[in-house]
Amino acid sequence: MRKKLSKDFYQRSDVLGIARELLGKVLVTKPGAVCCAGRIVEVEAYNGTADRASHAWGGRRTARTEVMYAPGGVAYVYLCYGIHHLFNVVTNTADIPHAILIRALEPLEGIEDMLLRTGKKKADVNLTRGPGNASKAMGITTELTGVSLDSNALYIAEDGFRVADSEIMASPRIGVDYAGADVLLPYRFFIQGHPNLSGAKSVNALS
DNA sequence: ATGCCGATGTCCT
DNA sequence: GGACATCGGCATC
Repeated sequence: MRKKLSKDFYQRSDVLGIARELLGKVLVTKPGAVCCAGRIVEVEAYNGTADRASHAWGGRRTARTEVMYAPGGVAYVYLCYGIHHLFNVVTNTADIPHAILIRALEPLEGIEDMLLRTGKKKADVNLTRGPGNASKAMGITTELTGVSLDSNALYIAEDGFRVADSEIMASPRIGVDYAGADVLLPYRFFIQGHPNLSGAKSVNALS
C-alpha cells in the first residue's frame, strides 16, 4: 500500500537528507483518466540562496521562482531550454527556497500512457531517464507548479520499498557548469547501478 | 561510442 | 543578445 508523504516530511531543514530519503519513494500523477507511477532513482538537491546552481541563488525572486519560497511540500515546475518541463519538490519552511530536482524514475504504472505522451515506441530505459523525459512521461507540465504534493493529481508516497544506505551514491550535479565552486558539491544522489540513471554511467563518486 | 547541433521560454546583462 | 538544472537526431570515428 502507498502512503502519501506528509507536509512534515518536506518542511524539514536538511535538504540533502530529504533528497536522499526520496530515493525509492513513488511519484504518482493523474494527468488524465489513468494514474501513472514511477519509483524515484535519481535526485539533485538545490540548497537555497547560498547555492550558485540554484534559481534562488543570492535571494533572486521572480514570477517563475516565487513558488520556491513557499512552505515545503509543493511542486516547482519550470521550463528548461524552452522545451523541457523539469519537476522539483520544494522543501523547508516559508522563505527558505530549497528544492529537489527529480532526475530519473523507474516506471511502475501507466506505461502505455507514458509511451503515448512521449511518442516513444518502446518502454526502454530512456522512457523516464533524465528530468525532461521523466516529467514528460508522467504528464507533468508547468501548469502544475505551485500544486500541493498532497493533491490526488500529484504526490509522492512511501510503499515500503527500502533502499540500503550502501546502494545510495552521491556525485556532483549535472549541467551546472556555470555554478563556480559549487559545481563540485556532491548534491546528486542516486541508486547505484540503476538502469534508468541519467548522465555518465561509469564514474560515480561514493557518498 | 562519441560529438555537434537545433529547439526556444525565462531571466540576466 | 546570451545563457540556461535537456534531449534526440544525425554525422563521424
